[in-house]
Amino acid sequence: MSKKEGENEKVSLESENVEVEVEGRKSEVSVKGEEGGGGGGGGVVVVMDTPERNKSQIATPISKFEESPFSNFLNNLSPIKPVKAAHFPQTLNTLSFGSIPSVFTSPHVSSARESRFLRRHLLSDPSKPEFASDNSAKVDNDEGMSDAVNSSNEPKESLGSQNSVVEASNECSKLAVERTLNYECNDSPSTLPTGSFRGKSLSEFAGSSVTYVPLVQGMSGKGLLRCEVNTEGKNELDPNKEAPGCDWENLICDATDLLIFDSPGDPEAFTKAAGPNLRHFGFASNEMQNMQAFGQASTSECGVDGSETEKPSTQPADETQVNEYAENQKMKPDSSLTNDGIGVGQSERTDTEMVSTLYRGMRRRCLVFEMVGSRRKHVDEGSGSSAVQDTDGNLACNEKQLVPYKAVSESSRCILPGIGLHLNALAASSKDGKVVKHETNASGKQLLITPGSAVSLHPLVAGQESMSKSLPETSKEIVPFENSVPLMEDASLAPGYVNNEELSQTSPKKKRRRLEPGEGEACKRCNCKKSKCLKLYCECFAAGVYCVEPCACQDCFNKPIHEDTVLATRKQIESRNPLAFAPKVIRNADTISETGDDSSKTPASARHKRGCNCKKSGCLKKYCECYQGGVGCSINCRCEGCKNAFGRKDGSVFIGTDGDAEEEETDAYEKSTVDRASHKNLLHSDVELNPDSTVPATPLAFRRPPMQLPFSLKNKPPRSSFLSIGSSSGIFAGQGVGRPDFFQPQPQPQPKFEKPFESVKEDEMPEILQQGGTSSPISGIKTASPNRKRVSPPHCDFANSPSRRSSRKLILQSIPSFPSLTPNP
DNA sequence: GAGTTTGAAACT
DNA sequence: CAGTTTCAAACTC
Repeated sequence: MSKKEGENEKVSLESENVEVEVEGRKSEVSVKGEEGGGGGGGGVVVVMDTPERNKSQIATPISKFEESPFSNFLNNLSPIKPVKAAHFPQTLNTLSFGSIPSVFTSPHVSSARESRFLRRHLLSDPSKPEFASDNSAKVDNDEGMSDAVNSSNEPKESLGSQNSVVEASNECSKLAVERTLNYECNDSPSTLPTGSFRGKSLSEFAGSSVTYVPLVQGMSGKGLLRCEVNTEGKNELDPNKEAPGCDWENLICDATDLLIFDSPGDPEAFTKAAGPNLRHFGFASNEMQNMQAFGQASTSECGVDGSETEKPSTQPADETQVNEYAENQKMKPDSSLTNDGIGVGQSERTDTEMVSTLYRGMRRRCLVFEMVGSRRKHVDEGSGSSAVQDTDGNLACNEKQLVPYKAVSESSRCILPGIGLHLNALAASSKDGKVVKHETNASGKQLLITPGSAVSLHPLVAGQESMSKSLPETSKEIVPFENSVPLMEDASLAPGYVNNEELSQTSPKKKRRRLEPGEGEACKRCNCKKSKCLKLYCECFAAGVYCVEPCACQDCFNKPIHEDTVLATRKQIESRNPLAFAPKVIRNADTISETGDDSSKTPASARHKRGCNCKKSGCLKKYCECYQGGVGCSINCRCEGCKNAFGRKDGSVFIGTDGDAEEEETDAYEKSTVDRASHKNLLHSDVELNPDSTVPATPLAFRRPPMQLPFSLKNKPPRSSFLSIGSSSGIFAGQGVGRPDFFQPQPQPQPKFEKPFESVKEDEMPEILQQGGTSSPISGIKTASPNRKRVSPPHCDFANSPSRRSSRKLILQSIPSFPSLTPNP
């Protein structure tokens, strides 16, 4: 487009638009399949259009958000209120946001808050990342600005810049909008900027020299844009802004939150300020609702800000770069669309840009994703930079810059996104600043390293990261994790979305190998051809894991690069069926654990949440989800001729654990029995672990606490499915997840994972179910809709839902996050 | 590896 | 809510 030619701002705007569009495409693709329709047009107008488009698209999601109890919850949480909304509405809101914006009066504050919410939502509720992104984006920008101010030098200026960005000139607003959009798409607007800033700052600080800047800019075109915006915006905006002071504070706070979530970005700042805290944040963010983390997060934000503040200096250069960046961005989308390997064709710039863009998207939501993505990019692209970075962590000059930035951003991202628990860990690692050195690794490694603070998390993170990092470099960090295989597994499980890719890619072999041994399933890969891996048809997607190399999928969008899309799609699906990503099988153990009584009851058998619908398979083949999950059929099942070895619908529940198996126990059953023993052990261990893990997990779960874990276990535990410990499932996840690996590896027969668990032993289905109802969210679900496939519990708020609490102690732990959230504000 | 079967997921 | 279509895994050859 005219991006380059236009003014820097314009250019930046356009570039942003482009990105946005791209993102929009992504999101659209995932969600609606629509496309942003290139932002083409030149100038601001075009930008405006794009935002609108986004709005329309986003709007619905937002509305959903608002509608969703969860969103309400979030809104309630945020202390700040739409004071400023009015402004935004005019500029941004009208354009970008339909419902939500309106809610938030004050652009800054609102944005900030929104961003929080959004992010949180994103984390927690992948659904509607777009909204969040818009708002968040704004916020992020603001935050980024504010942050920069706070942390570093020129709070005022930064503030002004922020304000300027938001309110300021149309351009600014547009930019903000775009940014937001971008963010939405990317999720980590702030991160990007931060990344860019970081790069700058880092380069500067490090003395890496200005030269890096360009690269950095290239890396984070947005960041550049932001810088520009900031500079300009500052002048204009400051005055314009409504109440910078008040807002600022709010914003700052928000920003901090945002930052945390969005862009942990500066490793340095982060590490400095939040360092450990960040981790928490990350978790919190991940959890979505862990407001607790927020407090800490604020600190991190400062750090971030500092990084951002630095940016301005570099801005000038950035502009030129920006233009390139815009171009690159354009390219990016395509590349991103094409998927991982995409970037390759382009020059380093593109790669870097790609990465930056990707990071943006990824950062906020899932650090892990970002990490992975970056790594992937690097690797995939094979571009010198990437390759170099990956291998050594050392980068070519350019690469270095990028890498560090990226790494930082990534690390930060990871943290923020919280979504990917891994990220959290990463964040911690970021503290070290090591991140800078190791891009991909750094993030991952660092995270791993951080152990201390995020210990609980570590496991989860570690797992993924370790995998990803497994890189030689990280060896130190990784090693430990690896050593603690279980942990890793857990880690993998934890995140709502695990980076299969990372694992597989980065150190795919290690984990996978481990996993694989257990099962092919564990690391399953999908073969999707038409679903783009954005539907539940896709096992990876259903498991909340990114598709990895092994996947034979086509047109896969279930990759970190398309994080936004993935999240958006997830949200949509969740909106339809809150339990869509929840574990399909409810474990007895879980229930049991909860009730406490249960323990005695124990092992109730696990049951399939919705029950199967088999007609021809007799529930004796993997076609049957119950059978596949190693659980007996239950009342919920509508199967015909049920012969489920694990328990018949009839009531023959197969009770039994061990021998029970009753009749049909097919080979699988036997296997399962064997597994059971192992599972039991595992379970127990898990249980123990869980508590600890749970905390971390929660964050992971953030999205859906629901539980993917369990599920993931089944389906893809191997991959590392996230354990999502999250929330309620956390426990499950913990158990299942952690174990999953074990299980998975185990004999095939076992149904994906659960069976082994003990469900078999304990299958006492009915009881279990009952208990389960109490215990696990799922149970609740079951109760809700016994037979129906989709039972949607009241809401997505699994975490909030009492069921969780009831479900498991662990869950409770995870839950806290939510509570905290409320209070936070 | 290709083709068929199966049932969940998605759509109407 | 029910019926149909789509989809990808599971299974078979």
